Amino acid sequence: MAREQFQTLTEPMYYILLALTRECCGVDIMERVRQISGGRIKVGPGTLYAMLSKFEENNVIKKTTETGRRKSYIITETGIQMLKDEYERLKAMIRDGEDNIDF
Amino acid sequence: MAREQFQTLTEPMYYILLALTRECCGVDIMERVRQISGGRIKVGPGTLYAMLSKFEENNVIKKTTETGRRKSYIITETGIQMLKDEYERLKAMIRDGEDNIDF
DNA sequence: TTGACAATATCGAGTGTCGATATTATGATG
DNA sequence: CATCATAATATCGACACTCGATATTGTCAA
Repeated sequence: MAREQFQTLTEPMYYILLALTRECCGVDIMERVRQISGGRIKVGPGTLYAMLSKFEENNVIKKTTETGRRKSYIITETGIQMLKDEYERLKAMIRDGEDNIDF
Repeated sequence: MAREQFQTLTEPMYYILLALTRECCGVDIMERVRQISGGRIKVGPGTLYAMLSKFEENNVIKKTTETGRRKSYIITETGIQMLKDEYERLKAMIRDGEDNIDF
């Protein structure tokens, strides 16, 4: 399991996982997503915390430390594989686009 | 209007629009999406017809002919612009990925 | 004129998104 | 130590998309 769900990542999911290639807590992730995307993407708390739960359940990320209320996470091997798959999917979409329209 | 919605296209939306760079009716679109994606993507009728309505409402596509029950559509300039925007978004996601992980 | 088929349309359940708001733990201050 | 501001996480309801199963409807052949 864990790979049945999330066959295709949404944009917020993709950036959350990208942020978690370094250990981060929730608010750090929001900040890092903004940085990584050059300000293009902003993930709201509703999306973020819902996804953190779901990702942890599915071993896509794992909790590292929990000091007080602050919980930090990092991506797992499974999560990295998901990012790679997503990267390939994006490439495929671009290729299929280029084959059918002049961009 | 018409450009407030659909800032980011989903994978099915993207392929439906790509298919409609040629005049097509609904079932033709399903077939063409399969071809264009090399068999990777299959859009179901629920998704397809819901989207055709929404796209037509928003002038992203327009009806060309209606012979009997069969309705054909083609993408509009607005739709082409949306595809271009989506193409840029995909490129940005790929770039942001490459900057943060070794694919 | 009826029946098979082709094409479109609808439905309900599931999932993700979002901002607004609520909750809770911590540390500083008096 | 009490309490209060703040930081961080959690929850909520409304909305949008996806999907397959099923229903509807128009056309043509016999």
